[in-house]
Amino acid sequence: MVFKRKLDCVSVAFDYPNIPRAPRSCRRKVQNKRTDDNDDAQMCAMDLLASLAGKILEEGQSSSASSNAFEGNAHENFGKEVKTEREDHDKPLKSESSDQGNSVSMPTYENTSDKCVVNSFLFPDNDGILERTPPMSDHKKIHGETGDVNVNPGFEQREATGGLTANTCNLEDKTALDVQFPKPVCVDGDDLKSPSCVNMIPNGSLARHGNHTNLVRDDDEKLYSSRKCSNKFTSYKSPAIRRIRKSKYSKQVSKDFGHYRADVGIKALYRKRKSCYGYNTWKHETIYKRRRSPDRSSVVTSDGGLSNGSVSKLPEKRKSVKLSIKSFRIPELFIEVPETATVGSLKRTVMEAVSVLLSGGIRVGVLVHGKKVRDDKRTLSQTGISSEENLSNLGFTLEPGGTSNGPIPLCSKDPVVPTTEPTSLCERSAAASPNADDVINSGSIVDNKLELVPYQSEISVDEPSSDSRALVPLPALEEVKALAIVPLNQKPKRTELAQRRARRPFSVTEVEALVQAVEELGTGRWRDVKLRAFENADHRTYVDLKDKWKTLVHTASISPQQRRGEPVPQELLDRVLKAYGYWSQHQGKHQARGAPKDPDMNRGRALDSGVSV
DNA sequence: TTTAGGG
DNA sequence: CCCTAAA
Repeated sequence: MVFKRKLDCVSVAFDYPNIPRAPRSCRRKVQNKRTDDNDDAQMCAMDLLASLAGKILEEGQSSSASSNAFEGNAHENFGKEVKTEREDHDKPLKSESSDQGNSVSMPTYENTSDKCVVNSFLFPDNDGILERTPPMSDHKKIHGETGDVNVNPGFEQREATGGLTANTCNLEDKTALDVQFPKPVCVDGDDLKSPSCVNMIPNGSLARHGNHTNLVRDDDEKLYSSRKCSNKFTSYKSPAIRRIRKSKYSKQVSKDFGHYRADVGIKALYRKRKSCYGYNTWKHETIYKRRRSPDRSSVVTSDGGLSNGSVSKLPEKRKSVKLSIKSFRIPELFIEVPETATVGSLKRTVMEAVSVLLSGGIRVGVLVHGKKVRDDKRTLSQTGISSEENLSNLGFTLEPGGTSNGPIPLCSKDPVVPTTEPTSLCERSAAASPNADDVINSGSIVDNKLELVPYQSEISVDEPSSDSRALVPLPALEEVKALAIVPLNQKPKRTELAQRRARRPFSVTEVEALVQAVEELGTGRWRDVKLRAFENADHRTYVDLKDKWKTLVHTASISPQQRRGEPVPQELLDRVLKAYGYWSQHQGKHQARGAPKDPDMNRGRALDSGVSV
């Protein structure tokens, strides 16, 4: 049985005793600010880490010039570092010097198991600045909501000239880490646009973003990278997608990812390490680049929730508010994988967890001054979001439970590691579940299992009433929300299958075409039916057609009152039954090549001969 | 890869 | 629609 509690990396990182000490200059800053501004403290540590990461990255780039910089060079460095720590693990706090000479402290703990906490996914530097019409507030009409808002991620977003930040903070038995979404989310209007805009599926082949976004390549040859947000998917196809499409008559790139398809590319770097208990553990470290904007305000927003973002004010332009969301923090994900797990398996595991999380629906939250704005009716200006306000107070969050606030007790068991690597994952989520206390016993968790536990936690500082009651705060942290633990399954599903295809009801026209084709070809040649009548319908596979025929036959067999969905003309249903009967009688015979192109079939004559409808 | 069926 | 055993 494993219990997880929400532990915000931000606050945790500096509130717990076993935290490595940062350089003096940084510590001072932390001390001075930690009380009222953890972000600053974070910032400090982050900067250091970023610096180190940047160094490492640079080195990796120069030496390998590949996207695997972190797997090689960097990884080794981390390995050394870990080793060093091991030798001196009696000292809870320790400052180390990286190979690059930067003196930084890498949060490490001996008392760790194989768990890891994914605090957030970060989007790369935002290229997708979206503009939206300003609220026509009576008094603000003249000025409108002006100014560009650069929404930065939460605490994890630190300025780093090095371009990268390695953020690692272990907590108790887990490792907190940040994961970065390879693609920005475009915001337009009140909602995230998807799938056109919310494209978190850049399973691309690009190896880097900008000039130093190195990505770790997983075992499946997948490279994750950032891509610009466009209103429609381009012709670009990732290997993975091509693979999928290939087996389904695909000819275009119209892969339907659904709204929250989460083939999330993860950019992360981690190292292995062992716990003092002898369990294999690993540490996952995220590296992300950041871009400093001259007039960027300091992070103010910190909801400690699923996600958050800070905002910085940019030069004014027009009467609109432009938001550039750099990242969203997602519910924490607890991961536990064996040390022998591969990077690829880890990625798949995290991705799957995210997919599961997203499949449950997500919603966006807006924070102003750290306070959650729940009234969707209010205008931005009324909410305090305007050019006249400090836009750095604006933040966004991603929360699970788009529609149903219930937990997402999904448990995917997946041989994430195709090989024999015993890896499985389980997702727990208490989210806004009022029954968060119904912690399911998950005593089946095995050591070599991997566990992902998404959380929903939000520090509704000023609004302890609304959602908090549905929470089951834990002793340690008030804002913590208990989670429902779901037993691990033995056989997780493939990541690609985490999200089923969107439902696409057949139109009458399609049914007509299908019936026509079946009348001519029979019911055992779906590939031919596909080719003949749905050649260009990439989303209709022969299996789909076969299934549709199946349902059509059923539909035709039941009373009209029992039918649902768009009504199919009785005429067509009659033909369905006739063809069904006919082909049932003539199976082997015409199944072969020369399908009965009986011109009379449609009139029923040819079918009359041995068809009992 | 397709078919054929159960889920 | 998904998942798969079979062919």
